[in-house]
Amino acid sequence: MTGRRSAPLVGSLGAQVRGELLSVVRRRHQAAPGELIIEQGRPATALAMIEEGWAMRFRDLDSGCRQIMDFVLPGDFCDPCVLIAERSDFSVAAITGLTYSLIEQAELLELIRRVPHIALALWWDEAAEADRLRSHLAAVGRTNARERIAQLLIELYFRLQAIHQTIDHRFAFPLTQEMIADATGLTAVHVNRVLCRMEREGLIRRDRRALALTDFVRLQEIAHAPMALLPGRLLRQAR
Amino acid sequence: MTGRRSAPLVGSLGAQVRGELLSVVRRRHQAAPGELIIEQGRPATALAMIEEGWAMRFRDLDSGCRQIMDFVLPGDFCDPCVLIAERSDFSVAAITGLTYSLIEQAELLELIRRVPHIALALWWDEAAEADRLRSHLAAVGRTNARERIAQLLIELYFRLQAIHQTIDHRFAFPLTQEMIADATGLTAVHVNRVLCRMEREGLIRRDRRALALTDFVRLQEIAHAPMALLPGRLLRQAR
DNA sequence: CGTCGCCTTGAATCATGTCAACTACAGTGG
DNA sequence: CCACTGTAGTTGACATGATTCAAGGCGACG
Repeated sequence: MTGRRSAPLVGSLGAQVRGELLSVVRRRHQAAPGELIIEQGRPATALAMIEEGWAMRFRDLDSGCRQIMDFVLPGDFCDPCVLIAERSDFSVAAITGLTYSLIEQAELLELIRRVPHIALALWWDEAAEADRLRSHLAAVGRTNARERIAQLLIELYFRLQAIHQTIDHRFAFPLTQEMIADATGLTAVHVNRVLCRMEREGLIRRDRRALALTDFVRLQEIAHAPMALLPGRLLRQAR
Repeated sequence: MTGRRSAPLVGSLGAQVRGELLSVVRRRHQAAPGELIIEQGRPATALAMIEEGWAMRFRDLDSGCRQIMDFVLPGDFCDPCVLIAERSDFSVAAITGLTYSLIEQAELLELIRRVPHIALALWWDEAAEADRLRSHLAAVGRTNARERIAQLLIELYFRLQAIHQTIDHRFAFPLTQEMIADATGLTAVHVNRVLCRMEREGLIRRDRRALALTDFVRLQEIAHAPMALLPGRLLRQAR
C-alpha cells in the first residue's frame, strides 16, 4: 500500500499503457471510409485501437434505421469489452480512412499477465464509454435538437483537443449531416436546418470538411455543458 | 489454460461471486422510497448491491428535468465502476423500500486480492450496463413512444424473470408514469395515453401496483425485441 | 459532361408536448 | 369517523418541434 489511505488505488496510465500495447502489435491495419471494423453479433476476437482517423460505434435496428452510439477517435479502443463480451452488440465502421492496430485475445491475455495494469486500462475505457453513453442518452432523451447538436460538437471539440487535433476552436470534421442525425436521434433535414441557423447566428463556421466553433462560450451555454467533459474527468489516475 | 483454444477466458460467476461478496458484508442497509443511495458528483467510496427492492440510476439536468438511465434490481450493483471512477456521474435513488449492502473500497480490494474473479464480475456488470445503455439509447433515439414503452416493459420482464420475480407474465410494478416518462424521454401525460391505449388493446393489464403483459407476443413484436435480452446474452461465462 | 452523394429549402403533416381541469385514492390529524 | 391534503392517474383542447415529401443546387470524380 502506498501509505496514504486515500491514495488512488487503481487507474489508467493512459498514454503509457497505450505504448505498451502498441509494442506488441505486429502490423497496422487500414480501412477505407465506410468499411466495417467490427460487426454486430460477430464473436469478439481481437482488441482494436484506432491510431488515425475517425470511426463510429452504432447499431442497426430492424426498422432499417441506425443509432450511432458514439464516435471513436485516435487513441480510443473500438471494443474495450473484448475480454468480457462473447460477441459484439454493436458495429464499428470507418468514417475517414483509418489506421488501426489489432491485438489478438491470446496475445492480450499474455500481455496482461506481464502488465496487469492493461486490464485496468481497458476497464477504464469501458467506464469512460459508459459515461459518454449516459450523457448521450440524457441529451437525446431530454433536450431539443439545438442543444443536442451543440453538445455533440462540444464533446468532439474536447476530445479532439485532448489529442491535439484542434487549432483554436477549429478542427477537421468528417461527419455528414446524416451521421449527426443518426447520433442525435434526428433527421438529416432537421440537422441541416439547425446547423444553418447556428451558422447564421455566428456560433459555428463550416468550410471544406472543417468546423470552427466561432462562439464557443455561447455554444457551451446552449449545450448546458457543465464543465470540461470526459477526458480524465471522473477517472482515478494512477500517480 | 483449459486446452480448448476458444475456451472462455474470463467471465462472471454470477451468483457465486455475489455470495462471496455478501460473505464480507457486516450489515445490511435500508432505504425508504425516494432516498438517495448514491449522489451525482460525490466521491465514490463503496460498492452498493441491491438485495431487495427497486432503485433507479439517473442524472439531473440543469434544465430541471431528469433522465433515468436504467433501473437497478435485486442482485445488481449500483456502481460497478466504483474502483474506476473518482466520483459518480449519476445518482441512484430508491424506488421502493430497499435493502442493500455496502462494501467499502479497502475491503473490496482486499477481497479482490484473495479472489481476483470478483474484479471481473464488476467489469462484467459494467459491460452489461453499457449494453443496456446502448439498447436504451437506440430506443430513445430511433423509436416512437409505443415501441419504447413496450421495450421497457419487456426488458423489465426478462430481468425480473431471471431473478424469479414474475408469475406467468405478471410482476409487481412500482414505477410511476412519471418515472417511465423520465426513462423513455417522454412526458408523463403521453406515457399515460400510450399505457391506456395498450390496456384497451389487451396488451397489458394494470392493477394494484402490478403489471401483467397479457399479450406478450404482440408486445414483443411492437418492441422489436430481437430475442431474449440481457441476462447473460453477450457475456462469456466461466465454466 | 453526366452521375452521385451531400447539402439546402419550402410546404404540409404528425407525434409529442403543454396547459389545465378533474378523479381517485391513501395518509394524516382532528 | 370525517375533513383535509397530496400524489398519481386521466382526459381534452391546443401548440409546436420535428418529420416527411419533394425539388433543386453544388461540388467531386470518372
